[in-house]
Amino acid sequence: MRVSRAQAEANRETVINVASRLFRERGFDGIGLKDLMKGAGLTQGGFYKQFESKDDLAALASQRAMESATSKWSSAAASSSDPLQAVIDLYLSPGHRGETGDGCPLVALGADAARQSPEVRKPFRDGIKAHLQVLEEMMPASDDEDASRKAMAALSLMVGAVTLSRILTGEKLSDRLLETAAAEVKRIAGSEKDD
Amino acid sequence: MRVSRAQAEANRETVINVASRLFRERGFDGIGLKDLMKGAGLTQGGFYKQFESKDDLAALASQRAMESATSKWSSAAASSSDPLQAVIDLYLSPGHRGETGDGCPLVALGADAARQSPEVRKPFRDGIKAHLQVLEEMMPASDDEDASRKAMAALSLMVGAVTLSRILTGEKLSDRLLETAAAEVKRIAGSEKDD
DNA sequence: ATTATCTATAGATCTATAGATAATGC
DNA sequence: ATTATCTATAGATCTATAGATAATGC
Repeated sequence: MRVSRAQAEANRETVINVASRLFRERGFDGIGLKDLMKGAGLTQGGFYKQFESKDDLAALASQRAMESATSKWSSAAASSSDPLQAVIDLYLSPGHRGETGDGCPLVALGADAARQSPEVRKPFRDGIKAHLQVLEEMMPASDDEDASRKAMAALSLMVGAVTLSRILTGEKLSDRLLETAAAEVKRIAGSEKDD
Repeated sequence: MRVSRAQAEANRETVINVASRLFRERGFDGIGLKDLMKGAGLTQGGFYKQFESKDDLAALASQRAMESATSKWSSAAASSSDPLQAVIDLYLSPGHRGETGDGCPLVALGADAARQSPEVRKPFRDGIKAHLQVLEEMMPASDDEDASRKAMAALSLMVGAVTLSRILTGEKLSDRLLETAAAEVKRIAGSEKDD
């Protein structure tokens, strides 16, 4: 029954990865510890030797999900001559709308996150800041304040558009929201400062 | 124990109103039937004579919440000489960020809504369309297509900004997101068509 | 000897149902 | 007689804990 320390550590990582997917698919309250552990090929009883509580796992899984999301943006941007367009293509797409479990946690768990403990909210807060930094770097801007403004507007628009788009999945309006948001993010990027 | 039909109907309405608040505050999975009924001054046992299931109540409560939100926008717009500014002041404010239970259901339950049954999603879908119509009517635009585009961008931006702002409650960035979104919605309203 | 994971279970809570109660409404 | 609400409960599920098991690691 006992496994090596390396295997135990690998199991812990698997549980966090599985949780990061299943929480996004079903919400923090939508999946129990039994099914989370089962998803990692383990039983429920071992849970508390690896994690302090369900809340502890929620925090770790949220951190993993946010870091994965940030690095997706970074690598999409790094491998394109038009970084902003690459992020737009990735994020404001029917593909992203459909992949709840592997998509942006701010969309999959945005409303839930606001109701969670400080421990769970922290990775979301850090993740928002990381996303803003990535966006700032790809925004043509006259100064830091201008880049910051554009990044905040673009992130809000993108998160809101995919959230609404996901509620409307299957309707024509769902696609139109994504397309409109894509055009509007580009407009924001190119906009002049006016304050 | 039995009450008059009028009282029974009033009780039913109270349960729906209480649910529309408590679901927004805690999520659909975050509150049980016992506490929902208790919030209306009743016991759990009477629930199934009034509603088919928890999902049924979730659909009715979501509809009530969305209709209340739409009518708030309409009346704010109607009582101001600058309707768009009135809606912005109402929506992109620290007050709205703080009142989860009485605020916009798209923010309080946006991520949850996407995971619900078709019956629960319907009022959200209808509510999104109603919000877009209210916005379209207050957008200065060259034609219907232009007004539609502006409304979609503005709604996505507003929902996203308050969602992120709520996760960041207590931080300076939380206020800045709201302020930036307010400025950007006005920019969108005044933007020229370019397609 | 230590420990990662297992089976088993406690105690709370969840949705839903059954039948009792007491007031309404014909 | 009908029925709105009540108490009580079934059966499932939830988080968390206890102690057994068997393989690792000293």
